[in-house]
Amino acid sequence: MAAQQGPRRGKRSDKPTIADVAALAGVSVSAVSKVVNNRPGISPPTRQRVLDAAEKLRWSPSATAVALRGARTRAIGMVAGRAADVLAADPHFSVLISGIEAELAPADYGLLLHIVGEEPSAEERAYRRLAEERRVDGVILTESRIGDTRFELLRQLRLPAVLVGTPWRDDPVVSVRAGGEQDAGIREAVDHLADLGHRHIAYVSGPEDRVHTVFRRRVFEAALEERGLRPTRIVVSEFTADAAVRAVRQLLAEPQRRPTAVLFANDTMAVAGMSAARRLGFEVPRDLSIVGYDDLPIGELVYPRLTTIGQDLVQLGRSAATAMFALLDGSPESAQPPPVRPPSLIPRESTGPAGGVGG
Amino acid sequence: MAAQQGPRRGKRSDKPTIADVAALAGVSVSAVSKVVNNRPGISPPTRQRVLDAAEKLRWSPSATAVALRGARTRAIGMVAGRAADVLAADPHFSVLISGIEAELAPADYGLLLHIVGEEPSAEERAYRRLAEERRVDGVILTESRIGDTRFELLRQLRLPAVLVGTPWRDDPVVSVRAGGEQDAGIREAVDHLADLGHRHIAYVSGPEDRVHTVFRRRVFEAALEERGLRPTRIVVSEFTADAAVRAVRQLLAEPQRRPTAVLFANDTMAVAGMSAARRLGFEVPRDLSIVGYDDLPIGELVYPRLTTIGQDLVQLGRSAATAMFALLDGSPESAQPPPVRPPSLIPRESTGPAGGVGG
DNA sequence: ATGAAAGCGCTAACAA
DNA sequence: TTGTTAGCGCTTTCAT
Repeated sequence: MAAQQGPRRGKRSDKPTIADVAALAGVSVSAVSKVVNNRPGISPPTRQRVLDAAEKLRWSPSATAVALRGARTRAIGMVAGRAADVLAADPHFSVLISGIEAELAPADYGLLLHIVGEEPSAEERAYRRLAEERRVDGVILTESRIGDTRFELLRQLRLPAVLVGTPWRDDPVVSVRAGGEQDAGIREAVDHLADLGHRHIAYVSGPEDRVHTVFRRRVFEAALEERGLRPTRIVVSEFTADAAVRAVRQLLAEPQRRPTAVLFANDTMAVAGMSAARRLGFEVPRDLSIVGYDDLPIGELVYPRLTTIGQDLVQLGRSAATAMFALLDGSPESAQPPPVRPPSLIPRESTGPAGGVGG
Repeated sequence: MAAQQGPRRGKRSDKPTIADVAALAGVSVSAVSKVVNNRPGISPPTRQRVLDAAEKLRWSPSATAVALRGARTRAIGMVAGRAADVLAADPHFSVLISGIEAELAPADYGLLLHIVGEEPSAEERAYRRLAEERRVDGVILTESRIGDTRFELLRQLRLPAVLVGTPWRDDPVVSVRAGGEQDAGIREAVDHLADLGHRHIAYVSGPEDRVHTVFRRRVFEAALEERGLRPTRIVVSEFTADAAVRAVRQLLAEPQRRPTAVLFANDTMAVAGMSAARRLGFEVPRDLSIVGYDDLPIGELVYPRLTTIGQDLVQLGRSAATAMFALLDGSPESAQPPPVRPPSLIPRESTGPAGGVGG
């Protein structure tokens, strides 16, 4: 009742504010504030009246006002330093984001996405703005690079950061990654192939400026050597389908040193590689076995279904978000999250016994 | 100079504020504000001093403060009402987002993403919070539904909205869509198949609560009839790979009324359907021709490459962002953006002459 | 051309 | 237990 004379400037029916709620509930604004923030010192009846008033007015605290006041922004940032089309082609990001969102949404946090080009300067600018403009409480990063400068930048900017993946050297950053045997997946894949009789196994790696790229290649080499096999061909290229196609052409060109199995650095490349092989007249898995990495949905869509090394990207995303929350709560000790299930081989249809025409 | 006694509360080296810049430049805060907002009434020398000071302090206006003051949030919202994993499997969204970001980024706008579950209530809640908390200046929607309630909600919330796609009935909403012949793609596809001798063409549609789903099916039927063919089988299902597989099984089950070509409502289903057919022993395109819709990157990755109906999703995203800007600038007349190139057939390898074993 | 001051909606000291 | 009030960093009249 007793709506004050004219309801604030000009337009009526403007968004309600904390003052409106306070007025309707017949209490002070600080009482309302205490209620919505679960602060002590409010009697149950008062509390209820405030809640009712807020409900009736469909009011919830203005995120910007809260943020300005110094509290949380309730938003986490993510900067993708890749060309937009590359990103669209590789669902890796989407899956990760799904996981992150799964944690953010219930906490009523939003994900502020910035897709900037490949140039590092654009990336840096994006982080700077995120920090300077105080748009987010923290950022989640992926794909740490060798000699990564982002963490240093973020520390300067005092922007809490969580990395999905393995940090470079001892970059003092909170990171979430697969637990225990991070190399388990690749080892299993190599064992799987070796057990199937493959002796010529190739690995198509991605650009070696990434920490995980190098790590995976090394694990591959080590695993092969342990089985007494020599790493047959390592083709380093880019993370694109085209690169995968070129790599396969090259691998299959010379009959005498042709591999009977190929491991790819990710599923997109593996699928592209598989198609390329078939276009060249090789049957999969009869003439060539193919293994991917990531276990993206696409692997189950294609024919034959892609054998791949699965890492739980969704869970990785969730953990990253959880870690971020811990970090923001000022408990960096507990921020290092429990490890995620290690990557493991998911045998499907694209691998089979060695001994086709390519043998 | 003459930094005031202690530089504000506690910690020094806190983020600089407009006051710091003003002090360093030896002017008032309002002068600084005018400069950064390109307001008139500032002499060139003063202007320069302010710019220099801001530069030196690495200051840029706090987004939250600006937003609170009533100006722009510089963020656009997007709510995905789908299960996170579905979303990850269908890159449709990612591609669209690429396009949107391509426009937002240069304007220094961010994209605030919310992935909520399938339940409509969660979706509504997300929009409400976006509006009530004033987190974004507007939202971009996709996939208008028949009887869509979102636009009414958004109007209530006074949240500017732009739809990518065809609105339901005359939902008074700004929308971006393909120009001219929106049915061009499907007609071309039907012509293409008919010219190849196909007489039994099936269409695997998605859930018919979507506006575009129904539209596409109708165009398909009309196009077939114009060629004197009867729409052979319409299987309505969900937008998932599994559904596509089931549909294909069903279509290929009865030899006497088996189609020789199938059009799918999207590329993901088409790829899944193609695999299913091949698993059942049908060669593509020898025994069965397949056509997708969207022209997602996956279509070029698989073997055989997918013939599909391409719509420029990236451009659609860009246009949506552009339209949003116009809307926010208060020029709704100019908000309706120029139409995007109409969808058109992209013939690749998954279609061929009718007359395989299935004929 | 420039500056002082009043808020935007909220939280947290501090009073009562 | 409750209310008063001073800002958070910025924009914008309104004076000067």
